[in-house]
Amino acid sequence: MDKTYNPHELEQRWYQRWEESGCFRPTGKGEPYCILLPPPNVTGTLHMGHAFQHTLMDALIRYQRMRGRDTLWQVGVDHAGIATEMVVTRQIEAEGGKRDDLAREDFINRVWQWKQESGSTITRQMRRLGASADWSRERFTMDPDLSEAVTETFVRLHEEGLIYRGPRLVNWDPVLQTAISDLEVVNSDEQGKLWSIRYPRTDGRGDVVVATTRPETLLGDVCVAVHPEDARYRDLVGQTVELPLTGRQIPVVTDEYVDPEFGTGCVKITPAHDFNDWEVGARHGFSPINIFTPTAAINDQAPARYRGLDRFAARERIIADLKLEGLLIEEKPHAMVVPRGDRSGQIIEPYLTDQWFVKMDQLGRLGLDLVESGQVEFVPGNWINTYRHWMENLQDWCISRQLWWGHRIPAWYDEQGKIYVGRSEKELRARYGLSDDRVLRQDNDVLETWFSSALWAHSTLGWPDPKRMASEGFERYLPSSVLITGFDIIFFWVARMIMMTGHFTGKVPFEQVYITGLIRDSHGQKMSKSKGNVLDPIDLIDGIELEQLIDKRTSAMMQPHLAKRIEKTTREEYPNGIPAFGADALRITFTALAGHGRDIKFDLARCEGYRNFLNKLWNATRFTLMNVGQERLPAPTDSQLDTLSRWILSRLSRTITEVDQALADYRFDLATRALYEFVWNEFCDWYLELSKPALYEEAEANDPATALATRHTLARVLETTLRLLHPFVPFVTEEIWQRVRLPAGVEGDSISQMSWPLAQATDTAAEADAEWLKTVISAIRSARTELNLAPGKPMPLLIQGGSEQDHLRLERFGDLIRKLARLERIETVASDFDSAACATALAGELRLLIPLAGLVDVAEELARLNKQLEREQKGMEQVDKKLSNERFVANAPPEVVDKERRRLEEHRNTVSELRKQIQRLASL
RNA sequence: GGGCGAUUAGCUCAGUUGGUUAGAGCGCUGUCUUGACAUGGCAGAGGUCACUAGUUCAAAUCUAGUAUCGCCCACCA
Repeated sequence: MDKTYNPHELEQRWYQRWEESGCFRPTGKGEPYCILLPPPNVTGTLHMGHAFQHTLMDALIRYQRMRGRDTLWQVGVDHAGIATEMVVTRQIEAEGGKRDDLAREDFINRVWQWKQESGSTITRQMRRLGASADWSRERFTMDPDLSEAVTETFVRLHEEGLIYRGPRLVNWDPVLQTAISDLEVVNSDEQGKLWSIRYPRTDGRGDVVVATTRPETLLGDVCVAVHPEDARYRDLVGQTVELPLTGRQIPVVTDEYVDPEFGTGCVKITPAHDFNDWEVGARHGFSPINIFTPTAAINDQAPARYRGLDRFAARERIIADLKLEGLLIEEKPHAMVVPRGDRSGQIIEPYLTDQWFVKMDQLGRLGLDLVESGQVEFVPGNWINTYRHWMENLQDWCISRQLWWGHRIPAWYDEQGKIYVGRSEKELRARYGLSDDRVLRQDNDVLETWFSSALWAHSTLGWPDPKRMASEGFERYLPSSVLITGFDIIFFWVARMIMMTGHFTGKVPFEQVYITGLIRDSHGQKMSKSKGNVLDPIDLIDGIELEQLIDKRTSAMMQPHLAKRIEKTTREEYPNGIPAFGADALRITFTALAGHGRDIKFDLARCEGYRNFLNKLWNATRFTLMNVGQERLPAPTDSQLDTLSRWILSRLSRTITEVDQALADYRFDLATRALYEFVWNEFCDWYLELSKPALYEEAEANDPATALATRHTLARVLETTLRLLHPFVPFVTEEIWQRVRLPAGVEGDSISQMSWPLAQATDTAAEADAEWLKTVISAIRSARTELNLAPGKPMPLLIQGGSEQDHLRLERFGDLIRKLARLERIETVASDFDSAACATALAGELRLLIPLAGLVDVAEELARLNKQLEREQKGMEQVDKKLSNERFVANAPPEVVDKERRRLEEHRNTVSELRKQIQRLASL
């Protein structure tokens, strides 16, 4: 084995072998365990959030597979309507073409072609990370069978009256020219302006003043509203005012919606371009006046002077005209909320169009019930509040998009505009008796992407086709066990899956939802291209040179002027680029950081620390192999095991229990920590060191049984530990395990197919012995360092006092203490021995004396002892205070009081010992 | 405006139902190339647990309030 752990080569080697062996497929035996991958966008590349979530999913899948569960990790990719259409459109434009020059069918062919070439980036990257998914069952949301599920869903919902089409005000993206759902609108706080405009009264008795942030919409005003109780405007109600620039007269109405405190208390009402105004207009029976074209230019409803101007130009001209007519009273800065499309970043217009909607009242109630009743459980539990709040305030879901790429809506129109919905044109002609000479035209729109991903849980298991459902294991794998995802798609996806799977199958899609935090940079900033702080998980695995990293971060920027600053900070933060940590180090860093309910600041130093940990494991293996050889060792019986071996096996068992518990609670951080501490602080720091003396030649000659037991235990503990670590760091554990399995006496082809270790009974006697030994050795080492005694210099140790058990232990472990604390010899001295010329360390009642023989100055030793004394006294006082409180003694449980009493006793002893020694020393 | 969360060592975080002297990693200090590992060993320094009041024999932990910082949701022109 190499002296240093080198992830690159070994990681390349193992994935392919695993995948080819088919060991990631469900076995069909044992209790099913299933995880659904939230299908990433086909346009996507693996980002830190994916890598994090995939690591958690893979750790669970591998863990449960080892425990004998029948695991299915259902993976797949989403067709991502808008995102994909944008990518391919950009590609066409880069070639000098235009999307609109292509026929719909040709464009769709281009998309499929693009998918063929570039659509598998992310699944390739998942393999690099070690994701043990069943790729033979990988699905794409536009696959024929999933598309069939989509059509079936649409048709059935329509038949049930849960889907309808109608003219409604929707969120319209004038650049992409499609409707989007409420969820796809992000409200951004921006600095705008508020204009006050005068509307003259037609009766000539002055005018009213309205305030608006969108003066161009005035062209579509239908009335002015005031609050019914507003005394100022009582004489105005029922009158009309003149709408500037239009020559129209509009009435004044009263409506509760108006806040008399805001502005002048008069509101212009534009039902076609504002969601509130729509409601107000409807209450008062006004028809909305739409003034925009689909690209948000002024249409023919407006006076000729403004027609054809886009929304921003129209605003400027209207302001100018109002000024000219003396109707503009005031213009002032105004903080406002601007709706923008989450994909395009463009300002969204409320716009009146015909769209398809899913009714949400019934489905929403179902979705809420399934969670409230505990059939779906959120982890951490408080996410239920977020979910509940949203489910209780659901709006109907706008599912149609004016795009080409996606599932085309299964609705056809005849020449009269009558709508027919059906699974296909053929089915529908048969059903409605429409002869072939009747012309039917299919709806041009497609369904939004989330409509198909909402079906992911059951459509990937063959629904609605009974034959496929049987062969794919619909009954067996639904509901899935746990969904691991970020809070950002609780509404987009989690809620909709619960509703759809619940409605169509009567089952829940998953039993638990584990909501992860967001991966941020080491300063807590969200990672984003414009901030230039994005880390690519693949770069952490493979490493990247500084110049390449800068290039990556500053190329293809939306705002090129930021490039310079990004380059500067990148140079400062990564002067040597990023080293190759390997997939395993990245994975275990993620699991170590995965606490509950908190965002994660990703710090490269952590990743480096875990890379070092794997190096430690690697070298512990080298040590083990050097000492146990390559041959299968005979297993000692329990009675042949030495104390230290029993100790480390006991600690190992405790570690197994801890990891099991942590994973049951989704505490990946605690599981990782338990393993880290066991491997480093117990196995490497102590067991390996303590095993060395037993393996020395002369020791082996004296005590061959212990040497053999030690060898076997080394191999056994290491092999078991590798299995415990495997779900977290699959590659390196496989590599090492292949070398360790033989001496450990284990049969199997791959660690990924081995069973999960079971915790054995613990051995508290052995644990107590080992703790005693560690305390004694540490006390001697500490004294030696504090006295500046050369670590290599052999010195004698004198033992004074101590219990019978101390002396029994000294007898048993004397050699070990001598070797590990680098002592020349250990000698017991009588209780009246004058220890004045010695440094003292205490281990319980046992006094450990190091003869100074003029080596150290007395003042230094005095200072050291005084420091200890101070610490002890402080502790003693605290305990004493507690115990002298009558109410504590009376009220606290007896075992707690006893414990405190014992502590007090110990403190007293130590304090008196220290005092004595200080006195002796001072008298010198 | 409503909701959720955070505040513990220089930095990043643990701290399970209240009960040893509040822990770890990174960083820092000293020291050691001892036959697994310098991506290391050994030893150490470092904290009024944001603040205030309360409950309790006992509070980092429970309650109320205050402050600061995040995030989500919401129709104020």
